[in-house]
Amino acid sequence: MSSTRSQKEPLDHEQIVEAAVALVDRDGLERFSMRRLGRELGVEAMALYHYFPSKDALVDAIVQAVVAEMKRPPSVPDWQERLRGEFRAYRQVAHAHPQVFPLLGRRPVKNPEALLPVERMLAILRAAGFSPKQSLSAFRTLSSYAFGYALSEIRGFAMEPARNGSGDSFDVHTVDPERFPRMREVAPHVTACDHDAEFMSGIDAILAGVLTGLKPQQT
Amino acid sequence: MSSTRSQKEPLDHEQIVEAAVALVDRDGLERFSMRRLGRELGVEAMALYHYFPSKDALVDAIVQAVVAEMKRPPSVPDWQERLRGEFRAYRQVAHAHPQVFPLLGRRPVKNPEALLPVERMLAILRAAGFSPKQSLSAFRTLSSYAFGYALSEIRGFAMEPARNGSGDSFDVHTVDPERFPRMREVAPHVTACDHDAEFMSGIDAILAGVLTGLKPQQT
DNA sequence: GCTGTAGTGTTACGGTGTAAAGCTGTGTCT
DNA sequence: AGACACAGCTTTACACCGTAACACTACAGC
Repeated sequence: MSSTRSQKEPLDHEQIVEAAVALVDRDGLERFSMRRLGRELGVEAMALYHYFPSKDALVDAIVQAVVAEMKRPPSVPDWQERLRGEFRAYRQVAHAHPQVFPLLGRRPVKNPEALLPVERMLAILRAAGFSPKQSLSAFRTLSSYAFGYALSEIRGFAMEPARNGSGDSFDVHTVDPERFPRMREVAPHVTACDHDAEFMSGIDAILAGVLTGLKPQQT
Repeated sequence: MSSTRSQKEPLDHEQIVEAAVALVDRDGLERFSMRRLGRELGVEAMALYHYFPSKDALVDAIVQAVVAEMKRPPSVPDWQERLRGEFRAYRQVAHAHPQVFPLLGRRPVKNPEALLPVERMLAILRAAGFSPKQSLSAFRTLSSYAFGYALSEIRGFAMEPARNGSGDSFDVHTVDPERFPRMREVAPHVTACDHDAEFMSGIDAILAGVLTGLKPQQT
């Protein structure tokens, strides 16, 4: 676990970020602190300030590292399938690092490297016949959805039972049927839900909707 | 500002939460602490523990209060317009309390009151002819989008200039056009964007897409 | 009067980020 | 060889944090 670092080998940025990601993945963001990370690396907290000017900068680096993990999906001929691949990869990042992913909602991405997937998605949409303006709009709609869906999975969707076993929590199955008849009605489908499939058909639906909203277009 | 509370009138939950929301709205969640909230109320931090068992509970109450602010939109005849109204109201919450809203991504909603909008949306979809399962799926798709869009607005969309004037930030207009040709192409549309309109047409597109994915249906 | 309790204050503990300064070894320059 | 610089890390210190434990005050009901 907490490795007292082998003597005399100095740290470096990559090593620190790697350990930081692992620590956040393991213990959560709330428990992440400079002193704990230092302990993990066999070093005092202040040593880290030799490599990062502040905790904030280090957290930014964590986010960058996780975003950079997003795989480049294989380049299949069908553009819609290529787009699906991008969003599949995006959602996989959320699953790989559920403790880090919500930070994307608070840290604007400043590293151009992290925007390569954006460039790819725009290119796919442009090649499919969308205008620049339409591409941007479609991209924002799709990525808002993907971001929101992935976050909701991590936190738990509305009406889903809390994953941490806290007893005081809400349960669709026991809610007052007089006041919430529709929620009771959908309750069985809440728990039995294939999120993989639902996510992708959401992408498909949005794509279909965006396409019908356009001037007639060759696809 | 920081009112030394008029003597002898005890606090109560509502008063504390109100001040807490105001404080977070003003200074941000990071700067929110029990001691600061106490100061704001003319009281020592520990006094607050008479009303809330922990800071966590208080933050939960903040979230509940903000969610409860979501207005019930007017009940127009057209169901699609009614649904639009709900999501308009949802997004307005994000704009009213941008510092609180991101917490929705971390705190599962446990209060049934806060799920009234969910019940309403499900009812609208059911009345429009969706099956329970379809309603749930459509609801999740739409609300993931709305959540993600609102969050992205708060944080700043990809490629948008950072709102805090930090100089080290990324700018689409100066990015390498060799590596990011598509981003350069859409750059003018990034800054000139009516988010109100884009958000609503996203809702419309998703709704259209969801409808085409269904069996032929009377609407 | 006495007692209890609701509301608040005080003190204290272990944690946090980080500024400032000190130490220690490995160079490089003269 | 000696002087110096600097990288890498530790030590110390400060102000702040959440909150447990306890002390106080004022009013309620008897």
